[in-house]
Amino acid sequence: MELSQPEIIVKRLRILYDLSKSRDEFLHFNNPYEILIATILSAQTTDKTVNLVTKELFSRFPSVSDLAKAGIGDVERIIHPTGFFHAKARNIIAASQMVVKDFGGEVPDRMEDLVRLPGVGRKTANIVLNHAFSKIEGIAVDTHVRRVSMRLGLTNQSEPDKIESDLTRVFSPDMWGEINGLFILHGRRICTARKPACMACVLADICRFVSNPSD
DNA sequence: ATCCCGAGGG
DNA sequence: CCCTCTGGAT
Repeated sequence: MELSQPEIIVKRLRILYDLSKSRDEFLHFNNPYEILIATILSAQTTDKTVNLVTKELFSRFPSVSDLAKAGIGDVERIIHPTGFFHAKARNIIAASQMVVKDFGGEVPDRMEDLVRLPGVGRKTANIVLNHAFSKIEGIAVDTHVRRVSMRLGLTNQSEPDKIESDLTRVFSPDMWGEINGLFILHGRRICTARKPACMACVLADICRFVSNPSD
């Protein structure tokens, strides 16, 4: 039977990248509280740094109610290596307080509630939904997903929200959960912003960027 | 120098 | 659309 272009893309990237190994750095955070906080901290830093600081953070503040009562200075010192520590410390404490007050101490499992938490945007909310609740409600669009999608011609938009709606139209819902991880890995290893390795790319034959490098 | 599995604000 | 927030890795 004939595969559609999006199916071909997913199929080939799946063979190339083992998501069960590389995607779930947050798999060892087993409750929604830890997943939420670790995901907020992961903005603009590496998972190694997040793993380093969360070790101390979660042993000092084991539950969301502990973090809700934490002092800003203690939290800032612990998470300092992740960068943006002032905003992140403020956000994770305020988010914890909001979870305690507005959600009875349970991290919410709906997109519209999650994005109201300070420090939580669509991207973070999507990851929390995925990892903490196994709910797929869309495709998290970051700079990698955006660049790869545009080069492949899966969207002509540049705003993340519009790209997401294009992608959710193009890919069937059972593929949504893996698009983010697959495209991020591909975007970092092959389809890089500068000097993409098109000659080593398994999608080169169906990618319009190869013949029209314009981005 | 440049980039990171962003969010919030103007 | 733009800018700012920040440290660490390469």
